[in-house]
Amino acid sequence: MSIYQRIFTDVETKIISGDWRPGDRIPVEHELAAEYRCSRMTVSKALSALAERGMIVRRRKTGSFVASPQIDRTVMDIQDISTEAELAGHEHRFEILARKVERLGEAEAQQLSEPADAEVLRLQCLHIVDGRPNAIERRIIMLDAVPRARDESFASIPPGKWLLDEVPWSKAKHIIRAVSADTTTARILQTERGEACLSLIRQTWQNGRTVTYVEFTHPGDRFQFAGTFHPMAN
Amino acid sequence: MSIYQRIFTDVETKIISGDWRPGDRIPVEHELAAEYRCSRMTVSKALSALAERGMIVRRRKTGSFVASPQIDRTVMDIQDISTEAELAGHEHRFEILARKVERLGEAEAQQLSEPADAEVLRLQCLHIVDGRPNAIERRIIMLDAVPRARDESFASIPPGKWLLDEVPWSKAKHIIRAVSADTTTARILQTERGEACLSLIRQTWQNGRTVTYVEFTHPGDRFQFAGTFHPMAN
DNA sequence: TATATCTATTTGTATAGTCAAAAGCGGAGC
DNA sequence: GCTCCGCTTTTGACTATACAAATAGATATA
Repeated sequence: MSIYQRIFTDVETKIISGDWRPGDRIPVEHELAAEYRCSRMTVSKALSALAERGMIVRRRKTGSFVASPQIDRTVMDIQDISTEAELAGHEHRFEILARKVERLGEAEAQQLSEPADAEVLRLQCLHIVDGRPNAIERRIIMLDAVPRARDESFASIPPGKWLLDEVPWSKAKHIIRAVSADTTTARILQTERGEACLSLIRQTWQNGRTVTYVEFTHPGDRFQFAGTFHPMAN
Repeated sequence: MSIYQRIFTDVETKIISGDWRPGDRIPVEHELAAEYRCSRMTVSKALSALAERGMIVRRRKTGSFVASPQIDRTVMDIQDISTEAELAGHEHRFEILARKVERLGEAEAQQLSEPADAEVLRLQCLHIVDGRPNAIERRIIMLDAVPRARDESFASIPPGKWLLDEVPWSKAKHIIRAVSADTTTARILQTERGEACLSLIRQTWQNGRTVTYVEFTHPGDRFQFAGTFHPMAN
């Protein structure tokens, strides 16, 4: 493994593991060069690559800092709903419909590849944009990965946003599907039973452990994902 | 603009414009270094960045080549269906349901931001995976951007694949929605009227001109988009 | 013929430096 | 107080060079 790659992955690991948090200053180039016994060019290459990936921000004279989690880097990088809603200039609020601490069932445990007796916080939450139901959020938070969730009521901060603060960087897997609204879903979303809904499932890991598993169900007539792509990205 | 950036964008432009096509060999580093009157390091940096973006492939001794259009770089980078199907080991075939040359209507022209009288090839196509209908493809190909489409029957090659050969690199905008199947759609997809369907709309440009606009409608119970993300990507 | 070896080419990584641009900081002068 | 000037730190871009690794193609050998 090259020095450049070692620096890259070391810094990346520190950020993803939460060791270095958004806003933290990371050592300046000559310090890392001394630490890794290499030239400044090599460090510079690693940090520039991290900057290009959006993990750090670099500023002359002041240094390099861990970036805030990326918003909207790709379409799939769908952020917490309230952030999205605010960005677009809409009024967003949410209601906690259910909140309980329990242990994972056998079927779910298998689905998440987590032990069956793992303690989790199960949340159900309704998001309302401009006065209309916009999404049901069904979420599982692994309490051994995020113990502080046990004492959080989520009365004033949506779970997605709260988790973004707690666990800013992570690895995620997404699935997008179209599903028909069942009776309960239709009632909550104030739509028809059988209405086409867009379902986004996201499982998030940190250090190989599941942090959270969430399914957003959006009424098909009120929501879509969109994005522009370009080979060059950015 | 730095030399590094100039090389990067110059090469990128040549690829996206179709000047250099997939498989083409691009000048070796010392040639570009001579052309741009810079050191090989600078060229190397630019080409490495392009390689990281997946636009070129670099091999020692043999040189650097324009890559094949990226498959599966992000979830949104959903490729031509037959390619996807083959990759997953499924049997794929397709039928052309309709094919006609006409001029864009007022409403559509506005939607595509193209002149209302533009000549287009309108296609409707059914994709069948493992014997079951998997998607309806409704496509518009701009004939002034891709004149050769006029003489192509698409009997043996699906339009998406054909376009990928014609116009390998492009800029694209995607929209994902959930929609209910209307009567026609349901009949073609052999599903129920009202069934939740996943709709993927993609508009593709090259050199600022629309190349194609396509909507894929998948039965919700037979299709999903999935992908893993990671701050580092790759 | 088949296989092993050599050679030339091209990319990959790294060094040790230079100069420049950005920007925070402190002090001089008003 | 405020503004301007210069100093310093840090990143950014670049050079010229070196050597290593991969490998296609030619050559030599069994």
